[in-house]
Amino acid sequence: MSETTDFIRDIVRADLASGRTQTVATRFPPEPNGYLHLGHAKSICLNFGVAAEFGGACHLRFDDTNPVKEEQEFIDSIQRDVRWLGFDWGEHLYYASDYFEQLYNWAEHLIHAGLAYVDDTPPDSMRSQRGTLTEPGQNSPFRTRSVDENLDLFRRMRAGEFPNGARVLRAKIDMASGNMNLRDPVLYRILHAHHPRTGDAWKIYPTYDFAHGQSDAIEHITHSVCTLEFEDHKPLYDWLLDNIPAPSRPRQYEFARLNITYTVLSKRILTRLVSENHVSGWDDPRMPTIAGIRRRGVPAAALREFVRRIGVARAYSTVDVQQLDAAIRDTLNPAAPRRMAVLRPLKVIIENYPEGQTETLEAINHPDDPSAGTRTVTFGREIYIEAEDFMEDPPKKFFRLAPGKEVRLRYAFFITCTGIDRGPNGEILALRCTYDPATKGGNAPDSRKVQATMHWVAAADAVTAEVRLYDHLFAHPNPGAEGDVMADLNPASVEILSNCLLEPALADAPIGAAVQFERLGYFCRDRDSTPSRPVFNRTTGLRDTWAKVQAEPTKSQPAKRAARGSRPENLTTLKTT
RNA sequence: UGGGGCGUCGCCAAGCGGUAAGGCAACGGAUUUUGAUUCCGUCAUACGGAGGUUCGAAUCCUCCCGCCCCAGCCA
Repeated sequence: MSETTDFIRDIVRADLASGRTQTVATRFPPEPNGYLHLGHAKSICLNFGVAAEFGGACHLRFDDTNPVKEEQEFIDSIQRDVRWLGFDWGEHLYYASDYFEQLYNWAEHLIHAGLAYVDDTPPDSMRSQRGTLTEPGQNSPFRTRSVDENLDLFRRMRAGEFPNGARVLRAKIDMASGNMNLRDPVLYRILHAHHPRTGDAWKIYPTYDFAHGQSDAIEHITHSVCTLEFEDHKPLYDWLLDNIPAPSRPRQYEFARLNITYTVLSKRILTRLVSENHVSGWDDPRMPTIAGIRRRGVPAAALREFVRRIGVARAYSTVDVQQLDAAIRDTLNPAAPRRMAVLRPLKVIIENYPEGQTETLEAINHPDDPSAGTRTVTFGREIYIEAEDFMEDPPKKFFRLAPGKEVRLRYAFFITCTGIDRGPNGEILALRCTYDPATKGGNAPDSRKVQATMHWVAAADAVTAEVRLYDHLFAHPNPGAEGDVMADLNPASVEILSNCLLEPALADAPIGAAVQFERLGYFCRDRDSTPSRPVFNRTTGLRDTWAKVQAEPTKSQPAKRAARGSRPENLTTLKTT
C-alpha cells in the first residue's frame, strides 16, 4: 500500500520544495447552516490530512456570513462531528464573523481606491443589468458615484439607516466579463438579522466572496481547497486579495465534490428531508450525515478509509455506495465481537433433550482473534433459529435446515429436523428436532459433515429486542435525475422488526458499539433503547452470496452490458423475506 | 457564435513522452463451526473520436464529440 497521493498533495509538495511556502496551513470552512455529511467528510479528511502529513495546521473556520441561515445548533454539531471523525483543530477555531471589522475596513479601502461603490439598484434591475451568459452586462447608473458619497452611504448602511435590500456595496470590475463573478459582484448587503455570534451589532454582512479569501489571508492559509464549482470565483478571490493590503497570499485549489449512488449530498435537500419529516432528524441512521452514519454504527475509521479509497481528483464522478459498505465491513470485520441474534424467530423443540434441563456452552468472540476471548451461551430443549434458515421443500442449493436434514448449531450441537408442528391453517408453529449429544461444541466424533452452521438463541434466556434494518434512503441510483427528488425516496428504507431475540450478552451492549450478529451483519445498540427493551440498528449486512444465488433466475442470464448511463442494480445487501 | 472545467476497465483512480498501478464490483478455485472472513487466480493491445509530431504518445499539437459549473443582495 503506497502512501496517499493526489494532485493537491502534489501541489503542496511542490510548493514546499520550491520554497513558495515554508509551512502548510489549510482550513475546513463550513457554513453553520446544517449538519455535516459525507461530502464534508471528504473535505475534512483532505484538509486535516494534508496539514498533518506536511507538518502544518488545519483550521476549523465557520463561514458565518449569512445570519438568516445559521444557527448555534449547527456550530455545535459541526465541532462534534469533526472531532468524532478524528481530527483536532487545536487552537485554530475561527469564525469569519471575528473578521467583520477588518473586512469592513478593507471595504472602505476599496472605496477609497475607487474599486467599490454603493449601488441603489433594486435586485430585479440588477439582475437584468448583469446581462446573460452570452451577452455583456450594463454599468449601473450608480457606478460613477464619488468616493465621498460612497463612503457616506456605506457608513450609513452599516449604521442601519436603510432597510434590507435597499443598497449594496459592489466591486467595480468589468460588467462585460465572460466570467459572471467579475460583473461587479456584491460585496456587502444589508441584513437586519440576528447573528448567532455577533448578535445585532451588524446591519450589513459581507458576501462569501468578500469574506472567504480575506479570512484565508488573515489566517495565513497557504492552500485554500474547495470544490470545483468555486473555480469561477478564483479570479475574484485573486482580484480582491490584489486590491487590499492582504496580510498573506493564499491560493485556491479545487477538487471534485463527492457524489454517491442512491444518496443525496445536497444540504438543501437534506434540510428538506428533516423539515418535512421524511426522516426522524439529522441523525436518522439513513441520513448521509456524519451524525446519521455514526448513529447507524459506522466507526470514524471506516469513513476515513472510505475517503482514502475514493481519492481526490478533478474529474466529475459518482462513487458507488457499495464502496462505502465495503469500507465499513473491512473496518468492522476485524474489530467487531461476534454475537448471536435471531431476527425472525422460528421455535425449535429438541425432542431428545431433557425437559427442564439447560447447559452452558462456550462461544468464541472472534474467529480470527483469540485474544477477544470467549463467552458462554445457554442451550436447552427449546431454542429459536432464523425462520429463513428452514425450508420445508428446499431447492437443490439450499444448505440449511429442512425435514430430515442435519445442520450444526454454532458452538452447540448437530440437530436433525424430524417434524413440523402446525397451526389450524397449516402454518408452521415450531420445528421438532433431535440433537446428537456427541457433537457438543460443534464437532462430530465420526467427523461427519453438515452443509450449514446456523446461529440460534435459547428460549430460556433470550432477550427480546427491536431491530431496525436500514436500506438506501433513495430507490433511484441518481435521486432527482428524473425530476422530483422526493419522488425517488425509497418507501422501504427502514424495516422495523419488533420480536427479535438476542443472546443475553447483547442486552447491555454499549450504545453505538459495533457488534456482528453472526451471519446477519453489523449492528449497534441505538440510543432509543430502554432498559427493558434494547433497540439495535443494522449498520450494514455481510456479503451474502446465497442471496445472490437465490436472486439469479437462471444461470443462463445473458451478461448484459450496462447501457450507457444505467448502473448495476444489485447494490443492496440482504433483501430478505 | 460568453467564460471556466472534465473525459483512462461496470464504479472510483494512478499515470506528467518510453511501451496501462491500485481499490470496489464481477468471475473462477482453496480453506472455513458465519453461504462471512482469509487466500490464490482471471478481469483495459487499451486511455471520448479523428488527424498530426516523434524511433516511441494516455501523456505534446490540431480539429471534433460528449458531460459538468456560472446570470443569489446563498455558500
